[in-house]
Amino acid sequence: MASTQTEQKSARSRRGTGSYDERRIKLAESALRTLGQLGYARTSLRDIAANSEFSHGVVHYYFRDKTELIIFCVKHYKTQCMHRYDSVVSESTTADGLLTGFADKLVQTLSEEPSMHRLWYDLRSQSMFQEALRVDVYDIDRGLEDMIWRVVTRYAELSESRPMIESRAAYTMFDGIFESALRDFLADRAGTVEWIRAQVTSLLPALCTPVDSTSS
Amino acid sequence: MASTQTEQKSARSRRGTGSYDERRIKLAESALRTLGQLGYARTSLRDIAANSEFSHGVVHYYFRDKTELIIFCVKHYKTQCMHRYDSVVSESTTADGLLTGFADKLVQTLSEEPSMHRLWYDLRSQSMFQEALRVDVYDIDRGLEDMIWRVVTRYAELSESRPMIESRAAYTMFDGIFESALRDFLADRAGTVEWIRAQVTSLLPALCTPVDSTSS
DNA sequence: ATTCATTCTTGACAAGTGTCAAGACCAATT
DNA sequence: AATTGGTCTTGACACTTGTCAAGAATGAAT
Repeated sequence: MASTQTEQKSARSRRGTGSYDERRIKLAESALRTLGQLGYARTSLRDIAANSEFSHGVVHYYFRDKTELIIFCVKHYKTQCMHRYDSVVSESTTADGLLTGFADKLVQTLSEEPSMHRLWYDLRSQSMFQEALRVDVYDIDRGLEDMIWRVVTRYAELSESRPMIESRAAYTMFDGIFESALRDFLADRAGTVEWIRAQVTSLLPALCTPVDSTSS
Repeated sequence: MASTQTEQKSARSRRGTGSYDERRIKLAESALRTLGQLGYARTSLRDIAANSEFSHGVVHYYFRDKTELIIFCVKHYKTQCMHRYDSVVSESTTADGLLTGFADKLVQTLSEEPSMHRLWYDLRSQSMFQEALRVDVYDIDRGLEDMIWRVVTRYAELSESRPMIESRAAYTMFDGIFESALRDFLADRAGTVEWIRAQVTSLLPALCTPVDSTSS
């Protein structure tokens, strides 16, 4: 039933602009903005609709229920966010360049989209209570871990060293720093940007140990 | 008005057992159990009352509103949890003893009270949206940071070394590892305990660098 | 035994929730 | 012009929520 629906509806677009899938995404992005401001628990379908161009009933036309909408939003966010550092990784030619580029991007991310990130942490916490969220949260978390690992391995490469720790541990460290800095940033505490920059700048080199050039 | 109330009511205890303050705590502990199972957002005052020996109306006798109850619960939890590692710190006589003692306690904490910890992370995430929670969450976070710092400095002392990083950074790292392990533990993923033990066992020594014995 | 303040229960209220059915709207097809 | 079927709005539903008022229950003080 769902597949038939999708096929038929995506064939034509009557109202507004764009196809069925495009409007699904439009609704999801509108929902993401609202979720980022109010948080997962305090956002109702009517809040979402009020901040969009639709009425509150339309949600059940595009999504089965609230949970499906949320999960769709999260997955959509994932695809946007997962490769944020790829350009930094590919364009850096020196270890120091990568280091400052990474730190800059982290700071930019922190200060430009804090609401999206607090929503992510909100959902990740909720996944500890709601089993329905666990799989998707886990997938995103692993995606972010891979993203960080690409940075770490590339830095090791450029600095002719080897990562001292495994992917998972490296991610939890940067993630912990970022989450802590995000709370400070949202609470308007001073020195947040300087702190996270200093932390990242010292952590990344510390995670890599020079390779023994005499061997092999 | 609140002070008068407290004075008078704590003077005598009619119903049940214990004073006014003791029953406040009893209600709060009951609330903590329920909150730990359902999460902050999905727990209603009726849920809390249902899992206690009281009726749902009694909450407004002991607390002004829901937020005051939550904050009281959190602070109560804080006092319980804040000095969990003190005995490990004071009783350890060698660096390795402290290391394994710390790791054991972390594992024990993780596996014995996972619900309390997911509640804490839940509230900390909520504090990014609700300003009313920020101060208390911040205080607890600093208390936990101090707790970790006591472990780190003591380890440095016993291993005749110096911490390489500052208190805040050390805390975010251990906290990140713990939170990640907690999600794995709650999702019944295998190897969680071994992972966190390995991480902690390697991280704590890595945070300390041998002191230069020739100087001073 | 009566009084009395404290403690607790009950029932109700208004507001807000997710969900859904009924139908209006509208563009393309006939 | 009439029909068709995807799109969207409206209004309602059953339910839950925090809050509070009214009063019952309780045990100490008189």
